[in-house]
Amino acid sequence: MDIIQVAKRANVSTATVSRVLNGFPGVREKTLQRVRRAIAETNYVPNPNARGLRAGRTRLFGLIVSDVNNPFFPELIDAFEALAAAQGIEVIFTHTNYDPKRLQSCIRRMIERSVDAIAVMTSEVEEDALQQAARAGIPVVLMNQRKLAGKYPNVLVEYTAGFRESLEHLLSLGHRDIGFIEGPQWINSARGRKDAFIAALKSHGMHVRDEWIATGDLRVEGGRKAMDALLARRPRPTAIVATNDLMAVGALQAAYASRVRVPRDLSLIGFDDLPIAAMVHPPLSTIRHPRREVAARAFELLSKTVRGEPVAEDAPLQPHLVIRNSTAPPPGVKRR
Amino acid sequence: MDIIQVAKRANVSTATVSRVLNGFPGVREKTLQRVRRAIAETNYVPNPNARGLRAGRTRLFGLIVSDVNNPFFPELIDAFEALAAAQGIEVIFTHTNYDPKRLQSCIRRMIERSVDAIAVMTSEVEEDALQQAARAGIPVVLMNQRKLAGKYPNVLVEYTAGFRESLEHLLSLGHRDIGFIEGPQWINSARGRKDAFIAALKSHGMHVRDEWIATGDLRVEGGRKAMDALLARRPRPTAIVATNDLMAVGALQAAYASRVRVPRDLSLIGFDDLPIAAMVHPPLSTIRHPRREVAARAFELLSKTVRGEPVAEDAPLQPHLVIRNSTAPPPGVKRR
DNA sequence: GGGTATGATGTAATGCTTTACAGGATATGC
DNA sequence: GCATATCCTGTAAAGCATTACATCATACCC
Repeated sequence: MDIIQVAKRANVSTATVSRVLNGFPGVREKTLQRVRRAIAETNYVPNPNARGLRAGRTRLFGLIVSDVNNPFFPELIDAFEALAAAQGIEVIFTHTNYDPKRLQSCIRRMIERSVDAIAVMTSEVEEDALQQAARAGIPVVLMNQRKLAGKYPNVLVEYTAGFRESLEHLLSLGHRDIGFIEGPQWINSARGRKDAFIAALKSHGMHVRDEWIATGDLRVEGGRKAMDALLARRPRPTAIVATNDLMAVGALQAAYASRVRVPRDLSLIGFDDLPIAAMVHPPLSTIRHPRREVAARAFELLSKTVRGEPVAEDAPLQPHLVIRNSTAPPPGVKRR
Repeated sequence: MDIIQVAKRANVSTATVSRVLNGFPGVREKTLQRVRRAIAETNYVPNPNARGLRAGRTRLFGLIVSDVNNPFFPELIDAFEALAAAQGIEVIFTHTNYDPKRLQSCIRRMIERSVDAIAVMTSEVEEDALQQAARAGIPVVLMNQRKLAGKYPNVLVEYTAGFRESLEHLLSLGHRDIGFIEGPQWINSARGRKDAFIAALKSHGMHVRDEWIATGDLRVEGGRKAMDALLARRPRPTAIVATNDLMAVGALQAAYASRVRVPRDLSLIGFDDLPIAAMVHPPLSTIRHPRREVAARAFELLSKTVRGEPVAEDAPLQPHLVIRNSTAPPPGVKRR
């Protein structure tokens, strides 16, 4: 009975109040003022349930990530949420804990809440789960799922650009012997990053030395072990690029434990620019993953789709190198 | 028109379907089965908007934290969310960015969404904002707001216990000269932690040496500066306890930069047990803040209140020391 | 077997907003 | 000044589940 009170106070019908509320055109200026004042005076707030019930739209977006505890995601969540808040949209979010199967239930929960749109910002997705959303007519956007690029809108990040920058940085310092810590190759993003690194090498006429590639589990511990493996190789690379910052941090620890000084004895570059990259010692040079921009694009895209506006395919986002203190000329080469 | 379809299929009225859905007693076993099957066969899911509209309850909880980007919070969010999910409750969450004034609008947004309950897990709160919720009849729970302990339910953490443990640990290693990195004293939690540290000292008959206390901003940078200040003091403490892990990490860096080796030359203990504490070198001994338990208690309390069950005041939670590698006997004292 | 207590189910009102459609007022054209 | 187009506003249905109350069936008692 509440829009009714406002209507009475403004001496109009509920329809007119609703029109004002939703910014529909065709309300006389004078009436508009009156209604606005009545709304303000009564502190009236439309009931979202009634709104959702009638209009089908809930002004609720879903956000699915892999893992809140992974320091990669908070910024993305933050950015997404801030944009939503600015438009009076609320976000409910869940995480799959890296299990693509859990995506199914995450999406079901969101459909049950009748969200208007879903951003699936996980590293892995299963198409089945997405089809649920498609059937329910809920727009979806993915992050870097090239496999599904044609079928679902996708925010792409071009890893190659970042690796090229870091490679050029290392080359300019004088490095020629560059190792790589890869992630498990059955993981989408890990494979993509390795491919990008190799492509960057090749574009500089360099080739891959298999013995300078070690595998880690994308976590700190994996980086540590991979680094131990690489440090045992002879000859040894003078610089190492890691698939992500967590492994780079692990690598740093392993180096420290082996009394290999970074950057004096060995240069190290991460990927992602997690907050931790700036906190370790030495602060880690790393490739910044543009996750705030990813969130912004994802939100923008969903937002437009919901409003029925056409969406254009955007050019992939470019990550960039952030130079800190973990890189220096190789041993024996003077700083220029 | 959807509960109607189910009702038709099961040859009952919508009222009966609703009863089954909500687990009300007084439905004959046979009917129950029939309705259940009809629900399953039609893949029926009640419309949450209609439910919320009619019943007032939305099965939506609000969670307000200070800052998603602060690594303290993800675990808390995670735990809260998991419990909610298990009960078919969705969580919308916002953050104040440490600005108590933003709490007002955060709570307003949640009221507008007619959440059933709100967990305010920020380090600072303004009572005005809470009153909004009270007026709207929405239960609220706070974290460690002793000022408001009588007025609003509160999940308390007893800092003293943690500091006592770390002090005893340091004493047993042979330390007698213990410094402290405090946070800004106008911040609730920082003041609470300092008071607790001092209380722990006193309970061991020790007193506070003001020149061994330095102030930081609770962030890494602040810890670095505070450590620089402490390292300049003569005599110098042989062990330092920091108000939080971020500052402890900064302190570690400052020590490293000054060629003071941790733990050989100086022992260091943090507070919170952020993920980063285990990642730095050396891994940081720290007092684990029981944030998963905080989330669980907060959820439990809200959940009970919503169901109308009486809630008992719980005993404060106790943080405990996690010993890693940043503590050792002071220089000149043999390890026992 | 008649009457009442108990249990199971149905009927219909209710919650609040949006929106298709209708209707009244005003402006425009001749 | 009359007809018509345009603009503004109102009426009422629809959206879906919950729930107070009514009704019907069954069980129980004497």
